[in-house]
Order: sequence, then C-alpha cells, then structure tokens
Amino acid sequence: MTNPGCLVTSDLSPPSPARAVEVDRTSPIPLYFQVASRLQELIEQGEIGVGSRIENEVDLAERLGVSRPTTRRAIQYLVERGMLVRKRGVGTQVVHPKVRRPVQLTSLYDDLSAAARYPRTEVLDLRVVPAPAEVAEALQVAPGTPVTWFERLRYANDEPLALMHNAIPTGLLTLDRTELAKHGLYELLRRAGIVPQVATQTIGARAATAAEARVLNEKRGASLLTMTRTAWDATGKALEYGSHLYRASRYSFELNLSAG
Amino acid sequence: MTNPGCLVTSDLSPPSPARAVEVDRTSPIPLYFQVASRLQELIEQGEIGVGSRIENEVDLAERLGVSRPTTRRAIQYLVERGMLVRKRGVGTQVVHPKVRRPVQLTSLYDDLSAAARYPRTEVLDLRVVPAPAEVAEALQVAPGTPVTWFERLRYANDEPLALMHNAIPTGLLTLDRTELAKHGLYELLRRAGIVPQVATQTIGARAATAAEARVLNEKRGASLLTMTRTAWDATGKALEYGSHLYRASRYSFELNLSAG
DNA sequence: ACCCCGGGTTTGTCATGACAAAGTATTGAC
DNA sequence: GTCAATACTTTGTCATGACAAACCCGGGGT
Repeated sequence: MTNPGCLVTSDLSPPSPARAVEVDRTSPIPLYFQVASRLQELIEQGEIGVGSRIENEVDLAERLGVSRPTTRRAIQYLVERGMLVRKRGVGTQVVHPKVRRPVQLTSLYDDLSAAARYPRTEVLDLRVVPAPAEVAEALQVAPGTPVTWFERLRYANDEPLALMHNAIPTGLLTLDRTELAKHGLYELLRRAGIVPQVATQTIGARAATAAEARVLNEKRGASLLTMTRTAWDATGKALEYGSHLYRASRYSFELNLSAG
Repeated sequence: MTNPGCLVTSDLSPPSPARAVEVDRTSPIPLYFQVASRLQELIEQGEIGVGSRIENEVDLAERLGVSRPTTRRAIQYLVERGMLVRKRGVGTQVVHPKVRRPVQLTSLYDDLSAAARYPRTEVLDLRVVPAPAEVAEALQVAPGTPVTWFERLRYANDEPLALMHNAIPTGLLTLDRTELAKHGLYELLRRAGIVPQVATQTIGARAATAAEARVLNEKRGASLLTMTRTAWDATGKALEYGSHLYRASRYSFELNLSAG
C-alpha cells in the first residue's frame, strides 16, 4: 500500500513526480511546521487533488523520517485551517478549496486597499476628549477619562463610502492627521506593535439623517449600514472603539464563518 | 512553589478550597477533555481570577496523575478557545472574559430561543423548483437542477422580524411544513446528522419594497438588513443557500472575530 | 438475497523521557 | 549603584511505544 516517493495514494490524480520530500533538522523552523508547509504547498498547487486521500500518518512519518506525533501535529495544523478532513478508519482527505478557513480579523481591516479600489481618507476631526459613556464602557475606562477621538471620511474611486468615528485609549499611540490620512488605523496599530486579537462587531442598518446624507452624497433617508466594533489584544486590554456608517448602496460585509 | 490542592498559584485571588481535582479513567471521555472542562469550569466560575497564572504544566500533570502531553493538550484546547494565554518562560494566564472565542455558526432561531424572545415561524411556501442561476451557483449544481425551496416568516414576541428564503439540495433532507414551523433549519439539519462546518455570509442593507414592507409590518422604504449565506459541510459539499431580510429597526448582527 | 460478524486499516488517546528556547530573577563584577 | 553574566523556571518541540475506537470490506450463516 505504501507508495515511496509519492505523497498521495489516490487513483484519481496522476502519480506525483518522485520529488525529494525531506525535512531539515538543522533549521530552527519546527519539524511539524516544515511538514505542514510542504503539504500545504502540494495541496495549493493542486498536486494533491481535491478529495484524494493523503498517505496515512504512520507511513508518512516513516518515509519523512519523523515521529508519528510530529506528523500528526502537521496534519492537525492543516485540519484546523480547514484544508484537510480526517476520519478515523478512513484516512485524511483534501477538502474543496471553497471550504478554507480564512483569517478573520484581517478581512475587515483595510478591505479597500486590498481590493484596488483607490481608497482615500479625509480626516475630519482628531482630538483628545473625555470619554462619553458609550465609549468608556467599550474601552473599559471610567467615563470622562481622556481618549483620542477622531472622525474620518473614506472614499473609494473618488466617491464617499464610509463615515468613521473612532476612539482609542490615550497613551496607546499618538496619531497625527497626515499619517491617519495615508494609512488605515489597523496598519498604524500593527506598525506600533499593537496586535488586535479579538473583536466584537455589531452590524445594523438605519436611514441616513440629513447631515449624514450630505457628507456621504446620498439622499436623506437612504439606507446606511452601521457597524460598531471594539477590539482587544491577547490579554484583554481594549484597543479601539469604532462606530462607522457605510453607504448600503456601495458596500456590504462579507464574512466567513466556521464551526469548531 | 507548588501549592497542593489548589489550581492557581496566584497572590491575587484567595486560595481555592482543596477540592478533589481528579480524572475518571473509566469514563469514555478523553482525559485531556476532562481536564480542560474542569479548568474551564473553574475559570468561568471565577475561581481562577482573571490575570492570575495557572499552575505550570509539569506540576499540574503530576498532581492530576496524567502525563504532561495530556495536560498540554487540555491547556492548548483552552488557549485555542481564547480563555488562556501562554508565554514561554512565564506561564499560562487567564485572559479577560471579554476575549472569549464564541460559537459562530448558529442560526437565528437558536439565537432567539437562547434569548427567550419567543420565536415563531410561519412557512409561506415550500416546494421543489428548478434552481435559478444564483442559487445554482451557490449550491454548485447545474442551473435547473431541482432544489427544495422554501420561504419563512419569523416572528419574535409576536412581531414579524425576518423574511427568509432558502434553498437546499434535494436528497439532503425532506422537509415538511410542520417541522419547519416548529424548529430552526439548522436544528433540523443537525438532527439529520448534517453538520454545517463553514459558511460565507454577505450582509448589506436596502430599502423595503411595498410588498416586503407589508409582510414585515414596516413602512415602505424602511431600512432592511439583507443577509445571504451559503453553508458547506466539512468535505466542501454545499448544504444550504439562504437569502434573508431583517427589519433593521428590530435586529442587528453581532459578530465575534478573532485573529489566528 | 440479506444480515451479522470478524479482520484489517487508520486515526484517536495516552505515557515516558529528553532536550531546546525564551523569559525572569539572582548574583557577581566593576 | 548599575550593568552584565548566570541560574532557574516554564513552555516548546520531538521520539518511541502502546492500546483503543471507528470505519471498510468481505466471508459465512441464515
């Protein structure tokens, strides 16, 4: 049943070339990660066809010259990322590419800049104010504590798209208008070594007020998407509160959910 | 440094009672899961204070009478769920409760029943039709393939809340109106052993048409939240396509995102 | 023809032992 | 007193070995 030099035991895909599949024990990169990367590469390049079965753990481990736990961990890593599915007594299969688990916090960072929609940001306001009740609760500080508050208008393709209000704790990061106009907030945070780990968002909708409609170039009463978000780092420290308005005619949220 | 009978080595929280912390080796429940559940319980009950450090792996393993890999796996399980944070050379800490990774793939009905909002469902339509282009693409079948199509109106507290259109592949499950009126779609799927694993959703907003407004008891032009979703099982088979309308005045989406 | 049972395959769980790497605290020299 | 080197603690990685549980398939009995 073993098939030396070939990672797959499939009768669907043609036999893979007998490439060298080996690990580098002098590398500081963990063995399990080397194995996982190699497998992922093969899958993404389509060398292991969708639906075909991977070689079983024991044989794979022996052939690569690593222990079974290491192999297991590599496979587990890809299972958690949604690339593989395992069934006891059956084997490990490559799942359909549609079912890949996505990164979830990155999808909503600066979705525009990634989509080549020529984003532009106008900073309408930027100052330090005492936190209003809602902001204070979200950021877990006492009401009235100074926070950095700013308001931005984001364009895409030279059309207004979103009106964004944000608050961050003072001391976390000092922002200036030109930086804020040139980069997304999350990019600036990351650059300062601040890594948002978890966020809760609430997405709703309502009609635009006259003032909002004017700024966003919509008619009064037009549908707007509302989004409020609070982000925390790994230790639970609140990093950011945001209350945003999007033109429903030009924007929608796309989410990828996964169970488990 | 060890503190027998007490899971925490914290100088912040009062010493926990010396409760029996043991595992049941006769149980079919895996040991690592027993340990993880026990830890989770202690954390959720606040017996292990936020920010305090857990006893280290080696000692904990010895005291529970299990091996270190088993203990590690239990802790890892909670780390992946966002309850614990580990740092090499430091230890394992309990993170702020706000930073908990939630279950993400739930249905509206589940949400409502959990919130005790007295959900009720009216089945407006249920039949097998040839798949229109949009549905066919989402479910990955040829256009015109028969699919089960149904339309439901969901109430909460005796008020209309959402108008839901769904399509599922025929052969997956035979639905009947009374079952569909009594239970959520996802509950029926689960009961048939069908487990949605991944889903993509698009959330937007638009104004209600006259017909939609009438059904949902809104004024014409009122803001509605739109949500379209496709769900797949672990092997990448499409399970469900849904196109839903929610009254923005009564409903919003709450999401929990996490990086990693 | 159908059903049950057993053997083979494959993943799931667990123990033991060992060393490496990172972070913290202590100690020593200047 | 301050700074750097060292020791210690704690998690990270990896190997080996063993048994259990679930699944698939084919053979034999009814």
